[in-house]
Amino acid sequence: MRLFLEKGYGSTSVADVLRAARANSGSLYHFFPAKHDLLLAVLERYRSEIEPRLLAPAWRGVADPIERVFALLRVYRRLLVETGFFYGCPVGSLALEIHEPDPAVRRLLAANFERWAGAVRGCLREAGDRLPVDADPRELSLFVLAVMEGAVMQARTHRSLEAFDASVRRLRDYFRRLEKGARRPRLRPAPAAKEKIR
Amino acid sequence: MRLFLEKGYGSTSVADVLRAARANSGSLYHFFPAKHDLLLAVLERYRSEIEPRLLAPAWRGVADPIERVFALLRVYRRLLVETGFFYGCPVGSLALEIHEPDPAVRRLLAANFERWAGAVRGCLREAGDRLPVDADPRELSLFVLAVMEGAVMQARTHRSLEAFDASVRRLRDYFRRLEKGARRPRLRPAPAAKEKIR
DNA sequence: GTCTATATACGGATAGAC
DNA sequence: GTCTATCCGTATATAGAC
Repeated sequence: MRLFLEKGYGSTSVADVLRAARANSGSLYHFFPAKHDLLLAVLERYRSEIEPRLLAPAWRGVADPIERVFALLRVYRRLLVETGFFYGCPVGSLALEIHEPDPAVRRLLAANFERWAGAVRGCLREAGDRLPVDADPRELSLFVLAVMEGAVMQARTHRSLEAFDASVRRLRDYFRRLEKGARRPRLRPAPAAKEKIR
Repeated sequence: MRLFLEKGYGSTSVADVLRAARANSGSLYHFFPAKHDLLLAVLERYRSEIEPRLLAPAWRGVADPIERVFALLRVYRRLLVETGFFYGCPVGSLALEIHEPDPAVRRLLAANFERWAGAVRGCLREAGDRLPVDADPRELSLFVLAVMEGAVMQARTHRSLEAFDASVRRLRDYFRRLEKGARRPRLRPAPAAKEKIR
């Protein structure tokens, strides 16, 4: 997982994996008949770790569903900073690296995106009528994912947070405007949304 | 260029290039001492072609500056459809494929993003006070680029336009809300923006 | 500048003893 | 299941005649 994240799939040789895992050729090939199977296993694990290793820590102490969306984005920001813009979104990188139309790989990449966007969608549904009815949660969740991937891509390329922060700020602005335009659940003007986190 | 777009940099062998160009090893290496230099040349050409081969055709017959932003996105949509989700944004793909910290390559990738976002920024500036003053054109342009790249990534992965169209629709919604919130430049309500294209 | 032939290393994958 | 040794193709790059 670490090697594919750091160097990508194609540039990681099986020899690299053997060295990093301190395993021998025969052992590795006993469990993974081809390098390809290694990729499938990695993508499966990414998917299964979205919940416990990404969402759970990101949302610890963040109750507000819309804040959770931005707490998730903050994880990627921190990852970029902490690794000197070396790590980004592992799934996104692999998605653009793999050009072969291998159906099994594509399915797993799609499943990763689906789970990520599905989690965001859950937040948006939970936000209920703080968002206008025409702001379809499914559409919005795919939009949030697009912004995250594009923001990470730019950050890694420029080795700078500017584009990332700018994108998140504009997304935040969009959500603010959506909330303002939503039908009011209260009789009195809503109190300013809590935004202390961060 | 075509090979890097179709197969990526790493998976394209020099032999592939030789075959496609109907050239011989000696000839190619006479002009490009290493494969690496081929990548640099391709990235330079992408940058120089953004204006004449991407923006100019995209904006033919589209005068409204904000419509131009969406006309640009439509080019990527059409590219995805026409190639069966094979081609996306060549720069974005290379940006995520290349993990080496090669400064020359990174600079050129960044320059490509910069020119693209710069063009969008020009549109937004031209839109003047149809957008609110707090909608910084620089921030907005980086946001638009992020949305495009993330939308293309999802489209290619799912081999479907759903996420792409959803993202563009949400971006459109954002711009509508921005325009609504801007201070009105005219005394009478502005006539509906031209949107005949497409 | 272009041609053919080739150097040299490394890629994924396998053989077969233990 | 794990070990060492190795097969064989393909990779980038070069040599040297023309």
